[in-house]
Amino acid sequence: MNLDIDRIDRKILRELQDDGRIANVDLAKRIGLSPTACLERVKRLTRDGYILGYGARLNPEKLSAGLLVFVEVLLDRTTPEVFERFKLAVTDRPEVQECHLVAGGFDYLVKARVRDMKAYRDFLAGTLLSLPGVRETHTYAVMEEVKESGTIHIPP
Amino acid sequence: MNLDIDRIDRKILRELQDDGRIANVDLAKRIGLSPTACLERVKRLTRDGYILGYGARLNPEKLSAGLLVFVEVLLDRTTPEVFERFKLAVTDRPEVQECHLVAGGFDYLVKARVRDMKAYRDFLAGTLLSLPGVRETHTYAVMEEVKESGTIHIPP
DNA sequence: CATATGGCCGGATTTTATGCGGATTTATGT
DNA sequence: ACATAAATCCGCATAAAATCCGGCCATATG
Repeated sequence: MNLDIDRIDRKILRELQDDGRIANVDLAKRIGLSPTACLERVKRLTRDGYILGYGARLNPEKLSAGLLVFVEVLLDRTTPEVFERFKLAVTDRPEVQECHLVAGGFDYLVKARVRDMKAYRDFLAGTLLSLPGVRETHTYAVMEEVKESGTIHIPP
Repeated sequence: MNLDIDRIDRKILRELQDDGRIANVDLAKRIGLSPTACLERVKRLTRDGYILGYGARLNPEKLSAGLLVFVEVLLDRTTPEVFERFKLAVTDRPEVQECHLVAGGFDYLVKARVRDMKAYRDFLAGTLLSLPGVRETHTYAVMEEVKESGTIHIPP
């Protein structure tokens, strides 16, 4: 499956996932290659879709997004339009970080970051509950973020 | 609250969150500042803890992590050691991307990426269920990732 | 009013990215 | 096995970017 990339490629991906702004010279030094060869590999990994992009990791606490909540949403299984409508609404709400269609007891699992409980109430009432077809929601406020790596494990 | 950063700082943060590898020269051009002044601000934002780091966004599908699952975990409320043990175990399992202590019907919400259902069964039985004090788990496999931005909204 | 402070700019210097040619290895087909 | 093609590597040269430094201007401060 992913055997078109070798041990060196995986090392590059691990390094870049950990520090996306590392200079190519330093990256090359770490993995034991010349800068040219290293850059060549990074370009190939990008072209082949292994690397999707780069981003800064920001501090939610300092940016008025200190409250993390998960919301389970159950829809009325009436029309596909209800699902479509929900997806669209959730997509352009900036406080929604993730939204997944899941198999199991409910339909959608939403992960959102808001300023505080008041902001969450506004989000719940103003966005989620005002959508047509939303039958039921369960909210889980996060008390402690035990782990938030977001990294994908790359076997050696 | 966060009014020690101005409109320009927020613009910088937005840009860097979207493209963490943008050259400082280009970033400066976008926000309408000289490269020197721009770099100064980025350094300050980093020093003051707004920017925590940088990372490459990798493609899970191509890296043997195509199955995303959420697991609700309910613990026996016996000892703090049980909680501590659970946190430690979850922290060093590489397939676990996130783990949150939540308020509500269960204790921990775990987000993990694994190769496939077989890998998930191994993870569930070999890691989660073999921990002491785990009373109950509910698994939700993700069928469709509607949104996975991971970005924090920064108001203008 | 004089001075200090902070933020910005432009130019000089160091560091990095990138393009190119050639050598070596690996894969492929006969 | 052999020849050819493709991939990968390196070192060097050049273009581009990061970083340092001095000076300018605005705002605050005594």
